[in-house]
Amino acid sequence: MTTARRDTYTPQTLLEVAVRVFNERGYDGTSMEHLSKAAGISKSSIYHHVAGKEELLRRAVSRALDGLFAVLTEEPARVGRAVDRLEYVTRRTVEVLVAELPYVTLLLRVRGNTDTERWAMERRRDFDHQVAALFKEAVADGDLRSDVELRLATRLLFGMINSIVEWYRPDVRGAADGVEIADAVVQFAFGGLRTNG
Amino acid sequence: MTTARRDTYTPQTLLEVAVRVFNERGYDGTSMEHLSKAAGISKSSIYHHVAGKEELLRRAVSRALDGLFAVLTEEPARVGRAVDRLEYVTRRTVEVLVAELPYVTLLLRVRGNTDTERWAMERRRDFDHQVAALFKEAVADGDLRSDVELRLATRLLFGMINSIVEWYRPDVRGAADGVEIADAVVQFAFGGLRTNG
DNA sequence: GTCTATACGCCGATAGAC
DNA sequence: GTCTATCGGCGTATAGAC
Repeated sequence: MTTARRDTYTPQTLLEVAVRVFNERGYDGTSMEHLSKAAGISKSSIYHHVAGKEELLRRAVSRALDGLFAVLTEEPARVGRAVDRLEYVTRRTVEVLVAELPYVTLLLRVRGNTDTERWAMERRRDFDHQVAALFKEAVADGDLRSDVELRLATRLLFGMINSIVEWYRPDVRGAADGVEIADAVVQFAFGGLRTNG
Repeated sequence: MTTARRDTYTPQTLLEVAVRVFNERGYDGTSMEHLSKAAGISKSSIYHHVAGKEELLRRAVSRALDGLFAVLTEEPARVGRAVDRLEYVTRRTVEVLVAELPYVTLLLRVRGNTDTERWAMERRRDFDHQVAALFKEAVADGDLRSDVELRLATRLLFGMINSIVEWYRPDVRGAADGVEIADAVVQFAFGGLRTNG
């Protein structure tokens, strides 16, 4: 758990340590003492950099949300056939998730016990709704099967994407990178598992 | 948060209350005081029924694990073509997840901070490995596409299934039941989202 | 920017009365 | 089977020296 400490910390470098511990132990399961040990400085020194534990959470989930929302503003997410835009957003969401793994992991695990957590959940729901709208358009275009109920399919797609944080570990030798994972997700989600379509 | 209290509690009826609160607040975010308020009895009365907070967790995740492992012993999970067995296990896993929703939800969220949590994670991994073996067989039979890497596809399938606990609420009017959700999962996973196979 | 020392409350758990 | 009262510890956070 203890880490070789740095000469000095900044809010950002401290955040990296904190997010790692939050993800290992859960936010509620992490005490300032845990963070102190992991950073190699005393509890009170942490308060020199941030106002408290909840500010670390807020900084972390903000970073995750900024990354996700940025995808929706990218050009291929805004123009073209809905099914293609959906496929693009699916792919890029996976890539952002992998690139910002610890931050997105934390975002996906907040339970709503504090104001910060409730705010994060609300922004996340907003993101989901925007992608769900895209999904609906693609079904209306006749490009996605309509025998699976719309909301259900949207949720299963997100469930598949979000579950990546539960097992993806970039440090494992030979691990796939974000683009490879994104390819697999798109093939699975849009093409299905079975051979011969 | 407070509930109309019962005349007397048993470990099982107390467990129902506790699991609900654990899922709302997270296990680490739930204090004995929270449980006491939710059950409508004092903290010390809880200790009359169970040894402590961790026993409640152990009882809950045990129930979830028993339900999941039972699927693997059912006849259609043991005989026949691997792809059909996999589809059956997929369907039944979803049904068990929905039938035992609060218990499975809790199981899927444990982080490994206590002995009980680590034990639960180990048994869950064992279940996953048994399904992964089935997946491998089906690919070897040529019934599942092999361009998506085996472990990756297994994880995405589980991710999709397990994500159901994040949104499924049986109390919502007109909500799908376990069989309908299972149908959708099987169609999505094996057939994909896109039209024309 | 970091430390030691400490405030003060909530934590899980227990004692013992009814 | 439930209660009130309480224990010892750990929680977040602060004061003030270096």
